[in-house]
Amino acid sequence: MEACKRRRLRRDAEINRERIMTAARVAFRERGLDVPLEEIARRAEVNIATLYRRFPDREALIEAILADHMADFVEAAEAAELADDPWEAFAGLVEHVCGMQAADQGVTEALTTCFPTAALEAPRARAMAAVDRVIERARRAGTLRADFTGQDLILIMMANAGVLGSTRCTAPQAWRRLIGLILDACRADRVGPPLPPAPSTKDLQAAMSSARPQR
Amino acid sequence: MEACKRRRLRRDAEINRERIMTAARVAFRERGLDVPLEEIARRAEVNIATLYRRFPDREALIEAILADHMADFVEAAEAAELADDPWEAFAGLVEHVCGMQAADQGVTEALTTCFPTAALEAPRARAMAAVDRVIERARRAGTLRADFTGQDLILIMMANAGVLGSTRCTAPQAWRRLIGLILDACRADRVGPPLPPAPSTKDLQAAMSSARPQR
DNA sequence: AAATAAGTGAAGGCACACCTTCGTTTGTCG
DNA sequence: CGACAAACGAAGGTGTGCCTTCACTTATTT
Repeated sequence: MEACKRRRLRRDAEINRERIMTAARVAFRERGLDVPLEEIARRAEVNIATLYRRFPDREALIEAILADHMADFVEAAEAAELADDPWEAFAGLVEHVCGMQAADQGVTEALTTCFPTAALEAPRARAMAAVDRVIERARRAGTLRADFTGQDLILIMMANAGVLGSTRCTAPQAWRRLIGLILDACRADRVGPPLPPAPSTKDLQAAMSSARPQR
Repeated sequence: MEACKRRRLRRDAEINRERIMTAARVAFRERGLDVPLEEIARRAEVNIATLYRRFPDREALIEAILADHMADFVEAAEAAELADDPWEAFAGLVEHVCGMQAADQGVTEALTTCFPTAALEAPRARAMAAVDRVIERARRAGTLRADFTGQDLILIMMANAGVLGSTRCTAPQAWRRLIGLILDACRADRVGPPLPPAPSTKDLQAAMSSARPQR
């Protein structure tokens, strides 16, 4: 019981923790993962030191907030496995994931960035495994082009991030146009000349692990 | 003669100006348009004050360096107008422009950003006018899908920027895969369900004019 | 060769973001 | 209720990038 009590935060601390989490969710959504921590503290109406005490560094806060979003990704990918039509499952998943990016700048960055923490990478791996199965099913059904791979979805997310980076505020539907075009190219019955090879998983992993892009 | 002499820089100043330009070209290519000016000065082996005297602010230096790249863009677009095959002209142009982005991080940003200076915007407008003609020709020839517009090329450049932002260093060929996929979707004989509408030119203009993305 | 206009770079001021320290306040438990 | 562990927040130190100032140097002109 004592150990249990000592594990719990004091009531005021718990309240502040919630305020910080809420503010961080909004700030990451609106400004991306690089938003100054002082801005989050300000939005939470909490002193910066309080934030640092609760979350020792940015990574810790990112991890706390993004865990939910990663869970959404897993859920979407595993739900797609259950959809009836293999093509609809695939196309719907692509649209859903890109929609998650459109709705949240932090998620946009998170989906194309690797983190040094298993709390985020384990769900990502689980989601990508489901994605691979969705892709495989649609390929076997003959509706998805045979040369499409899981890496291609990552490329699509990176491309979507690029469009959103420029258009999120001023043309918030523009990403749908790009994704519509890309999905059109994914249909097996529309395959033209052979594509350049997909990057290796290793290279893509490295791409996602290096310092956050552009930022 | 005096006026002319007074227009010219002193010899040492001219040399330093060249050093700065050369260093800036490399730095913008490798690190993007946001590279610290002090880093450019360091690379040029020149004091930061010397750089500031020659180029009063970052915009001035960007303008000086990017003018050449914008000229390349114009040249490529106008050359495409002369190519024999309308589809090859279009596809070749897309690949060329995206290749320019792949080769230079500063160009990647420049092609999806508006600048407040006519020295860069006039060539961009001229290039885009040629692009529109290339698109129109390929559409009329029946090889490019009828709903493709000039705005779509901008979306493609933004998408390419997103992929390059993550993969430039570790998977430098990845962009070819994305562009191959997208070009596949551009063929008229592969049109599937109707695309979501393209963003208006006005909205895209606004998107390109707002603060540089991510960065 | 002297005069002078132009150029140079060391040093510093400003703004911002990160993160820590430390004296004060406040829940919580006996 | 009183004591103490925990939490709070004001203030400050560090690092970095922007841009300017000013005392000194150097190319050019006559």
